[in-house]
Amino acid sequence: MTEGGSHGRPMGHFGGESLLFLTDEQLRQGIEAMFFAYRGFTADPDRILALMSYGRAHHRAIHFINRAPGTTVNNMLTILGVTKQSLNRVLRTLISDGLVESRVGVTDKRERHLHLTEEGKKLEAQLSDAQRARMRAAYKDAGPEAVQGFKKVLEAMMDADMRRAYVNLRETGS
Amino acid sequence: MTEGGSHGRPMGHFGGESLLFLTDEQLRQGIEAMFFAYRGFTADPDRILALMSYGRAHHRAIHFINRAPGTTVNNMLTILGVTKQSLNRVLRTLISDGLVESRVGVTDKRERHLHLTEEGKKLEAQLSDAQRARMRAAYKDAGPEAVQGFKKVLEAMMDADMRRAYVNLRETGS
DNA sequence: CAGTTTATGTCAGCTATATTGACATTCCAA
DNA sequence: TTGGAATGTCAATATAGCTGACATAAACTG
Repeated sequence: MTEGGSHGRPMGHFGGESLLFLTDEQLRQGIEAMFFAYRGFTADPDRILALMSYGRAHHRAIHFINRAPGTTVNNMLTILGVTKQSLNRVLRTLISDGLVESRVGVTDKRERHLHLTEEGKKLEAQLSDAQRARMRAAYKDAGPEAVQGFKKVLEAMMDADMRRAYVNLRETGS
Repeated sequence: MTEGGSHGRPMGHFGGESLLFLTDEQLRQGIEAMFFAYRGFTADPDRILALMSYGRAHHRAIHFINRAPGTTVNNMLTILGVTKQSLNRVLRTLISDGLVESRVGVTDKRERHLHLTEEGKKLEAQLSDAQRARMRAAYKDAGPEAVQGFKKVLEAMMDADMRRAYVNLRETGS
């Protein structure tokens, strides 16, 4: 199977500090860790969303609208990496349910600027409280140094344009 | 919005070692990192799978059958967390495409033991090579200490039963 | 042996999320 | 002013999940 469980042999020293554990087995563990952890990561919001027959797509939209109020549909498409048709269906339900408000652009009337309504903010808080609680617990369990490593690896794992979006959000909130 | 970008205030000292960065802003960054990184994580296999009109469900099945050859359908259901109807649809196509073999159990004839065929192993290798390459690059970028932290946080983020499945796979390969 | 439980598979129907294609509106620049 | 680019919407379709109901066969239990 290309691997076989363990080549067994660490890939050598660099600097002096520590080994690089790059056996196929180590890498596979990382892959499985991502898989199982992502399930946990989405589990709590999923439960809340199911109650109101929304899905993850709604959560993602709500999250990023909250994160960057006034963002345009096009912006969202870049960040979420879906087609505008997909996003539109989600936005339509959120708007008609009164969670999101779409304002026609002032300088450019083609654009729609998205905002959460009060009710939308309420749901956002509920969802992100749940997700933050798990993240907080995991951070606490793992310890502060682990958190630095966690973010470092995740950031290195992103596609270049997603990393740009991520860093940009982190810095400017848009 | 419950948060607001930054409460600004770290949540205090514990022990003496280091601070716990548990502002809502720090937690939100972790959440977004998971989101963007997971996209990268699945991007390469997704491209390969699309060529043969398979999806992630097929990838997951192939991964875990390779990981634990001879596993039963029930085992897979537990690990993958889907319904048997969902899994069955995937297995049916993989079997009829000649990538997976289903053998009736010896001691318990109700069970079906799943194995990859040679062709199945070939696809598995192709998929996991792509995924491992990204993981390897991310590990190398982030450095060995970061990798430890990465795994630690991910493990802490899993649901208890998924953590059991993860550790079990790691130790026994079943 | 009879009845129950377990493991698996299948059919039907529903939902969420994604896709492509067609189209409408608005803006901007030649 | 006209044509192309940007933005957003609507329609139809596909995939992959889900629940529920049911069938089969084997294993277990009394």
